[in-house]
Parts: sequence; structure tokens; C-alpha cells
Amino acid sequence: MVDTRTCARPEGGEGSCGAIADMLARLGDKWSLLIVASLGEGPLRFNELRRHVGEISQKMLSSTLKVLERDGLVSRTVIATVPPQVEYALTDLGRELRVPVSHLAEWTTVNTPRILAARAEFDSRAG
Amino acid sequence: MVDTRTCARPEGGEGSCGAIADMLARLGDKWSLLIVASLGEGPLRFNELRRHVGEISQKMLSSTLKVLERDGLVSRTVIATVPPQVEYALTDLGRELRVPVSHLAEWTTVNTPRILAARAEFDSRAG
DNA sequence: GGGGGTAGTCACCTCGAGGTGACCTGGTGC
DNA sequence: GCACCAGGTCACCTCGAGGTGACTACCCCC
Repeated sequence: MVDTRTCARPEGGEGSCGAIADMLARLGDKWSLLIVASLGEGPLRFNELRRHVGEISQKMLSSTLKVLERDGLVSRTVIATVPPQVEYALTDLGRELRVPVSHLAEWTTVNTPRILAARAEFDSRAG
Repeated sequence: MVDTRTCARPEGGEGSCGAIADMLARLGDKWSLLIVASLGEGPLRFNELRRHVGEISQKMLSSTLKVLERDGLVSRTVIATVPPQVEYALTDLGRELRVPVSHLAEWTTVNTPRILAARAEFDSRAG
């Protein structure tokens, strides 16, 4: 198991922490996780995805998909019908990513009560 | 295993995805992961932590620590010496969090070459 | 011909994350 | 008295993420 301490000490390659934080930040942005989760159920077209995700603007869906596609997590396939359709799907890489993410999701789900309790206690102390 | 699809469909509790994305975003911010990794090696005082993390401003260290403390991931202990010292350490919750995070870190480390390759290919296509 | 669905792009705006530097309190050493 | 440490807070600034609405181009149905 890679220890997060490889992150803080330059000996482990100081870039690794940057890469990990970047990955977390990318998934932690407002829409990526929602999109990956939606595509996890199967391929979707642009407007299907838009309806599925909910209140996302065209611009944000378009730009978030572009980032995910660039990183090789999502594939974009133009289907030459009339009118042309565009299908988005998770790549193998995208599907594999869901495994560690689901661990973190599970941890979060299990521990949300503890976090909320800590927060409430902190706030009551701070006034 | 909690599937990320609980995220997208309201039936699973639509708040869960928000909580997961929040967690990812919190860890994905510029400093949290670095701080958690540093404290993973043992408790540190404010300025020790500051030197350890690198080029972080006092304000950002202070505010990031406050958020982590509020969420119960980090503890803050004032030691009544002269001058008073403040020691920061991971709580049990913070230590437990490192497990799923290290899975994601491992995935990221292993797959960074694939991501970089995808990015390079995407950029070359796009010009 | 007009309304609607397909998949977007472009220009503009807002708002908060993150950074900078000054300042504070209360020591200790010279 | 003066400088310097610890551990911060406060006021101010910048810059980019994310949002809004208009616009494109093409086709189908009524």
C-alpha cells in the first residue's frame, strides 16, 4: 500500500502528492463525481446526461466532460446518424477509478455522523 | 461496498453524493492532504508544520487546520509552557481516513502514466 | 414556416479560495 | 530598551471556477 507519507517527503517523489491532490481536487469539483457516477450506470448522450445529473449548465457539463475525456476517464463517441449523436461512456480507466473512490465513499458514508458530531461540538465551543 | 451510483440516484439519499464530493473537495484543496500526510508521521507544532509543509502562508495553515479540527480529523492541544505551545495531531478519525485515501493515492500513483498518456494523445489530436 | 430537440461555443459576471503583508500578545535574551 | 521567537488575526487583493444567457447549425414534426 502506498502510504500518504510518500506525499510529504521529497524522497518519495514530491510530485506524487501533487498528482494525488490533483486527482482528489478533480473528483471533488462540483460535477465530476456526479458525472462519473451517472456514466457508471451505462453510456449516456449529452442531454441525457444533463437531465440525469440535474441542474448543470451546458457549459459546465461540456467543460467537465472535456477534462474527464482528456484524462482518459471518459470516452466520447460521435454516432453518424441524422442528427449526429454523441455518446459518453466510462473508459476502462474510469471504471477502475470507481473502486478506490467507492472505498472513500463508503468511509464517508459511515463516518459522516462522526464528522457532523465533531462539527457541532466545535461550533458549540466556538459560540 | 457502497457504490458511487447511490450518489446519482435520489433513492439512495441524494445527500450522500454531496457529502462524498465535499469530502473529496476538502481533501483535494491545496493544503489539506499535505497537512494530513505530515501529521501522519506524528504530532507537530504550528511552525514545525509550516516548515514541514513548505510554502504555505500562516493564514492558509491556520484556516485549513481550523477546518480539519472542526471536522474532527485533527486535534489541537495547547501546552501550557512558557511560551505556550500548540500541538496538532491526527485524531482516530483522521488516522482512519488515511486508509481509503491511501487506496486512492495508490491508484493515482499506478495510473498516472496512463492519465498522462491520455492527456498527451488528447492534446495532440486537439492541436 | 414555426417550435423543438441535437450538441455545443462565446462573452460576460460573480464570488470565494488562496495569497500578501501588517499587526498583536506575551514571553526571553542582550 | 530592543530585537526576536511563538501562534496567530485582520484587511486587502487577485484570479479562476462556476453560472447565465445568447447564439450557431442542422433536422424533424405539425
